[in-house]
Amino acid sequence: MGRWEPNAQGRLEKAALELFSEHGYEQTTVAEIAERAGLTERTFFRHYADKREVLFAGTPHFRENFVGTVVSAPELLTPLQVVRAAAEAAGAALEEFRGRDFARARQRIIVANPELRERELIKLADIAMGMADALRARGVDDPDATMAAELGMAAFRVAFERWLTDAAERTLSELIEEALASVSAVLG
Amino acid sequence: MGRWEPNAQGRLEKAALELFSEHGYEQTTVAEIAERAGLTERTFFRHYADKREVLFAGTPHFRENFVGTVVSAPELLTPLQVVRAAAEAAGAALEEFRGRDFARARQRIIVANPELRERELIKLADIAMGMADALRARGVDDPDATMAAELGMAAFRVAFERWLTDAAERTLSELIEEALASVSAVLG
DNA sequence: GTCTATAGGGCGATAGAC
DNA sequence: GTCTATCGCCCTATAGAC
Repeated sequence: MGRWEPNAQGRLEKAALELFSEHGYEQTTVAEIAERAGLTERTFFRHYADKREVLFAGTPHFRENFVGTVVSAPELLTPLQVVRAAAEAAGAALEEFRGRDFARARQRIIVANPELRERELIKLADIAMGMADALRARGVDDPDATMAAELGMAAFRVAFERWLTDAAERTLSELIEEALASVSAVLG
Repeated sequence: MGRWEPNAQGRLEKAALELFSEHGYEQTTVAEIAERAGLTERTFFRHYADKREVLFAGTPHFRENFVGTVVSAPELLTPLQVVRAAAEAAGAALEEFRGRDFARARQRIIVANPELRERELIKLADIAMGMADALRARGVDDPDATMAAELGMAAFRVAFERWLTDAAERTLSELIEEALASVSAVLG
């Protein structure tokens, strides 16, 4: 065994999730998180740019599922088919990697705090921009590329919220289909 | 003349816009803004909940144009027609009330700073939620209500960005039409 | 790892308007 | 007298600098 306990990040993230759930995000100090993880405040900030980021460690992986699917999608797919596939890939990875209980606990914390909602929104907006970039690289011009990417992200968000709150055990994939079908309905 | 110069908010907002443009958002302290406005740091925080909010004083008015249009739209309009009218109303008010030069200066500051982008995103997201609420009050069920509202807001954002950057002097209304037409195209 | 500046909240004092 | 805008001072946590 080394000089330090292993998996400092994992411990910090677990401690943060617990403390935020127990006492709320604002009521929890970085010092308390670090203490529960057996580390110092300074170490926390070496792993995360700011206090909020401890709840977004999974974002790069999530983003890669989204954007990577667009980048490597078969050429013959339409922009809509591509963003649907991307949302479903990201959703499927989320379902199996973390699961609904973790997602629920995390989301409860985020929706309760505007600072965290802001961070969540910018992460999702940046993923949508990444998808739009990838669509343009496929030859889709703007505004189509941006609107298709925004459409896919909006459908994901609607589906994700339903996935967390609905009693019925529908999959994220089904809920994404539903949200996209809704757009066709709205457009008449 | 009273004890204080009038229009403290206006002075703070003007000073902030100038200083942010001159030295950047992060490089400017609240104390500097207050000083240029002839006030103290403490007074700044009485008017704005945090440093970022000084750039978002116009948001309630902007929001009212958006959501109010949905609330008072003729019953016979479809959800898509309603959100288009809302985006156009908000755009028209923005065009004449503040103008493109102000919008450009403000947007330059915002896009240069992630904290400010986050704040912008949550403001727009909350307006979209307000539109969705208003659509549900008209009898539009979810997920249609949410997706229609998100569609309208996405179209507004795309149009707004083009309005600021394009050389051609197209109106926001025209650009919103274009963005929404693009969705129809993407859906095939 | 220590040191420090800034954001931002709490609370009370002050100076006007009414 | 009340109400409201401003200021002053003290405080803590975040987050960046050294």
